[in-house]
Amino acid sequence: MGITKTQIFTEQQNDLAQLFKVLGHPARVAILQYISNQNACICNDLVAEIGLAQATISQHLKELKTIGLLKGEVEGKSMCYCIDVERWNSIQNQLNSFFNTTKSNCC
Amino acid sequence: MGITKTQIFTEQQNDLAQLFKVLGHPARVAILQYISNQNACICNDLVAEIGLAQATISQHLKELKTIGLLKGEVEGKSMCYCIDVERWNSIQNQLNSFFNTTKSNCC
DNA sequence: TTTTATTATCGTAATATTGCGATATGTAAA
DNA sequence: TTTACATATCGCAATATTACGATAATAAAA
Repeated sequence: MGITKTQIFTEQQNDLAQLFKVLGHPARVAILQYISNQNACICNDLVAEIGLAQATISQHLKELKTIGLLKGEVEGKSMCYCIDVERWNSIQNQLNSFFNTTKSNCC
Repeated sequence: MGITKTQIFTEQQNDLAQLFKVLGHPARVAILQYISNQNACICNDLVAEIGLAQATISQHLKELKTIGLLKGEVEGKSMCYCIDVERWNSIQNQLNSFFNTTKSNCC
């Protein structure tokens, strides 16, 4: 085993978990924070800034792209990776909706 | 390799990623939602409700406990797992603070 | 066109996670 | 104390993730 049984959960649960999962790595948190501080980004900067190999950074960037958090544009020789602010806000709303709905006054 | 290099990130980044990570599994999302709907909980109910083995549910509950989201009390023969609302709110604030801080007006 | 610089992808090793059966532990009832 | 039930832990197999070197792909500059 070892495979997550996605088929027994709702699409909403799988989606939400996927968002959390992508954000659940310190390198990806750091990447988002760094891009945010720069108001723009080139991958090579990240390699210098964060202490991971270029291939690794590229892999993390790819995962952030899969949930639409980052969009990349070619800018000359390099890439300009940016936060998709609309998607960012939409994800924040989705998480808050989960937090607000799932709250109990318990035993 | 394969080990996350936590030592190259800040404590804040590691903490935040850890929270996201624990929430990043559909079973744990489902558990939280179910407990919330019941306003109380007994693990055995979860085994019936969610389609995972008792050992697996127990493991997921343990992870939710490690970040303080759940607290469990012995109740007769069984356990009463509940959401720690204070911790819940504190985590929600932490995540929102990340989302609000890390936002850019990009290229 | 060749060179140089930047990012993406491939392949692989190390480690982590998921899931479960078996079994241990704890608790209440008989 | 024995029995029955609920939950936790152990050990393992399957799969996923993380990280990186090597190399491919892309694009500007020489």
